[in-house]
Amino acid sequence: VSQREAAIYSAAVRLFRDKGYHATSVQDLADAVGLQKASLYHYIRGKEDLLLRLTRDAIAGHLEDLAAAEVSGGTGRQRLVRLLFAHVRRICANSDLLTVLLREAHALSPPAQEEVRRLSARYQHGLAGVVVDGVQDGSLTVADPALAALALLGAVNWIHRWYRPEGRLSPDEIAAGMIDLFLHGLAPAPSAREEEMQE
Amino acid sequence: VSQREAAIYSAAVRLFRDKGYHATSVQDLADAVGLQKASLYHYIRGKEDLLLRLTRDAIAGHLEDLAAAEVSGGTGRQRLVRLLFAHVRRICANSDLLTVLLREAHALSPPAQEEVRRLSARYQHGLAGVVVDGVQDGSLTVADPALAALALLGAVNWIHRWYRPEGRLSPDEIAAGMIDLFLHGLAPAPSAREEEMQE
Amino acid sequence: VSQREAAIYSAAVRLFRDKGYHATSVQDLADAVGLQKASLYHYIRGKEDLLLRLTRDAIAGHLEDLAAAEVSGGTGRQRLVRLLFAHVRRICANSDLLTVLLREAHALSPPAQEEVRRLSARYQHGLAGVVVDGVQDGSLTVADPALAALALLGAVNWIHRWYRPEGRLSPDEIAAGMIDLFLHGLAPAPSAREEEMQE
Amino acid sequence: VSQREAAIYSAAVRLFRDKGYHATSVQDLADAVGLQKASLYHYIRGKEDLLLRLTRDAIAGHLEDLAAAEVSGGTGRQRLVRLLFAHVRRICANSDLLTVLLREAHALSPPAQEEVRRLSARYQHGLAGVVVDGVQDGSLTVADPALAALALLGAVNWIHRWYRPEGRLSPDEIAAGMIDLFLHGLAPAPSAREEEMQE
DNA sequence: TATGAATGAGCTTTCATTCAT
DNA sequence: CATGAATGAAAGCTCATTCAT
Repeated sequence: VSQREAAIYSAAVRLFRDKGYHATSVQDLADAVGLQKASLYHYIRGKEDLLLRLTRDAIAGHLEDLAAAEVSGGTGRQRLVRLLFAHVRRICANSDLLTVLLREAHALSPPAQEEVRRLSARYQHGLAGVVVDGVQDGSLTVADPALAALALLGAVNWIHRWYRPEGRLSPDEIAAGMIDLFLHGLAPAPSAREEEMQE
Repeated sequence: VSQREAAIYSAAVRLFRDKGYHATSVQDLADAVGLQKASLYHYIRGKEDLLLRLTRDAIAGHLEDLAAAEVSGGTGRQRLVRLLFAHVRRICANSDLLTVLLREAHALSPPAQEEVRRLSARYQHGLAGVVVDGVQDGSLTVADPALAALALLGAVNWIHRWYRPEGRLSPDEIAAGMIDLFLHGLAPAPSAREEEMQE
Repeated sequence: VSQREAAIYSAAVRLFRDKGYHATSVQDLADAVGLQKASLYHYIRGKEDLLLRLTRDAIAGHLEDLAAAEVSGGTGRQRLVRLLFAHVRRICANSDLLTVLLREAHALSPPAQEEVRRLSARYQHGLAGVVVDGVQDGSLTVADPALAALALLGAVNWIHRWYRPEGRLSPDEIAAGMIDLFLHGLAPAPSAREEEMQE
Repeated sequence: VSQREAAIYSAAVRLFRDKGYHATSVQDLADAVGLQKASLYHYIRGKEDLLLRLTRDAIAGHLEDLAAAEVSGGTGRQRLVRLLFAHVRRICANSDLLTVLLREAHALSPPAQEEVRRLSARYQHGLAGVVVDGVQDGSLTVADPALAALALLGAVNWIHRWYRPEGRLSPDEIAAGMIDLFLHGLAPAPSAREEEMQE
C-alpha cells in the first residue's frame, strides 16, 4: 500500500465515521486527500470497494486476535480474558473503524454483506468456543455459552459508542472492569437465583 | 394517527431497517404504502422528519420502561431485573426499530442528533442510577456502576443484531439468561481476581 | 364580486408583488385568505386566470383615465397635464398592482400576453395622441411626439419602484414636479442646443 | 471566463428574458448550450447564482459609465448628457440584460436582493449628484434634483421595453431626442406655469 | 360552500463514474 | 499520474389542479 492509498483509507474511515458512508461523497474523499475526484480512481476501484476493504480489514484484525488467543496456553478462562483484552484494546485504538463496520456494512452489495457476515460469525463462534473450552476445563461456569458469547460481544462492541481517549478510563481499565463484571457478576456473594427471575 | 400514517411509519421502519435510511427513497416508501410520492407529503413533513419521529418513538418506549422501573418497589437489584426484562422484551418485539435507531440516527440533522443523544443519555443514566441504588441498598456489588451500566446496555442492545423470533430462545429466556450471567458471572464459585487480570 | 373574491384579489396583488407570481403558491394564497387550497377554486379558475384578471384591471383603470382626459376640454397641454396627474395618482394609490402588471405579465400565456400588450399599446398611443394634439394646437412643442410619450410613460411608470406613502413627496407633489420638469426642462432660459449634442 | 461559460451566460440572458427566470428550467439552459443538465454545474454554482452574476454584471456596466462621466470634465450639464448617452447606448446594446435585471432581481435571495438594491442606489445617487453639480455650476435649473434624477432614470430605463434594433430610431437618436426633451421641455418658449398646475 | 386526499408533472441539485488529454 | 469535462441516473421535494364527500 502506497502512502497515498493509506491516506485515502484513513480519510475514508474518518469521513464514513463522521458523516456516514452514503453521506460521504467521492468529492469529500478527494478533498480530504488533496486530489481531484477522477484521480482517486487510480487508487480505488470505487466507493463501495473502498468500504469493503475497510470492513474486511476491521474484521481481519479481530480474527488475528482470536487466532492468537486460541493458540495461547492456559485455561479457557485465561484465553477468554486475553481475547477480551485484545478486543477492547483494538476497539479503543480503532473505534472509528468499528463504527464504520457495524454501522455501514449494510450499505455493501449482498455478496459483500454475506462475506462480512461470514467473517463476523467466525469471530463470534470462536469466542463462544473459548467459553465452551472454559466450561469443559472447569475454569468457567455458564448455562448457555452461546448466549454468554453474544452478551460479551455486545458489551465490548458497544464500547465504540462511548469510548473517548481523553475519558476517565483507559482501554485497559475498561477491559479489566468489564472482565471483572463478567466473571463475578453484580450479585453479592451468595444469592438466591430464583427470586429475581420472577419479574 | 390515522391508519395511513401508521402504515407509513411501519413501512418506514421496515425499509430503513432493510435498506438503510439513505438507500430508501421516498419512492420506495410510496410504493410500500400504495401512494404516489407526492401524496406521502400529506402525512410526513419530509424524509428526515419521518426518521426523527421513528427515532423519538423508539427512545420514548424505553424511557417509559425506565420510568416504570424507577417507581416500582423493591431493591435496586429487583428494579434492575425488571428494567432489563422490559428492555429485552421491547427490543425483541421491535428489533427493526432499534436497528434504525442505532444505525441511522447519525443521518439526522445536528440538532435532531443532539436531541436523540440527550434522550439516550437520559436512559443510560437512569439505568446507571438503578445500579447505584442496588449498590447502596446492598442488593448489588459492583466496582464501577457507570461502566457496569454501559456493559449491560451494550449486551442487551446487541440483541437486535441476532434475535430472530423463530430462534432457539424466547425473549424472556434471553432476558433470564443474560440477567443470570450479569448477576452471577462466568467464574465458578470463589475466584482469585488477581490472576486473570494479568493478561 | 363577493367579499371573498375581493379578499382573494387583494391578497394576490400583495403576494404577487412581494414574492412574485411564480414564487407565490396557491397554498400561499389560500393561507392569506384563510381557506384551503381546494376551496380557492370555487372563486378562481386558476392561478393564471387570477393574474390575468389583475392585469386587465390594472390597465383598465389607466384606460379610464385616458378616456376621461381625452373627452376633457382645453388645450392638448391641459389634457396631458390632467392625464399625467391621474396616472401618477393611480400609480401611487395602487403601486403594487402596477408592479405586478409590469413585472409579471410575461408569465401569462401567449394569447393573454398579446391582450395585455394590445391594451397597453392603446394607452401609449392615446398618450401620444394627446401630445400630438398639443403640438397641433400650439400648446406643446416637441420634435418627436411618439418618443416624448415613451419618455413620459417611462418616467411616471418608474414611480412604482420608488414611491413610498410615507415618503418626502405626496403623489400630487410628485406629479407636479414631474410635469414641471417635462414642460420646461432642465436647461436655464435660452440654451445652445448644438453643443451638448456632441458627446 | 471560458467560452462555455460565456455561452451559458448569454443563453441565460436570452432565456431569462424570453421566458422569465422561474419559467426557465435548468434543462432549458442545458439544451440551449448543448450540454446535459448535470454538466452545467461545472460552470455554475446554481441557477440563482447565475442570475446573481448576470445582475451584478448588468449594474457594473452602468456603474462604469457613471464613474467615467463623473471624472469627465465640463459643466454638470455636459456630464449629464454624456452619462445619458452612455446609459441609452448600453441599454440598447444589452436590452435583454436590463430586462432581466429589472424584472427578475426580486427572484434573488434577500441578501442578494439587498446587494442589487445597494448597487442600484449608488447609480441613482450618482446620477442625482451630476444633476446637482449642474445646478450648482449654473448649467442646469431644476427645482428637485432627486426627483429629476428619478424621472430621467425611469424614462431611459423604460427604453428596454420598446427598443428594437430594427426600429425607426437608432440608439443615439433616442438618446439625443430624450436629452433634448429633458433639457428644453415640451412647453413652447414662454409659459405660465401656474395654470397647468391646477388640474 | 368547503375540504382532505390524491396525483402527474416537474423542479433543482447531487451523485459515482468514465474518458480523452 | 493527474485532471477537467461530461454524463445518465436518481434523489427529495413542490406544484397547480381535481374530485368525492
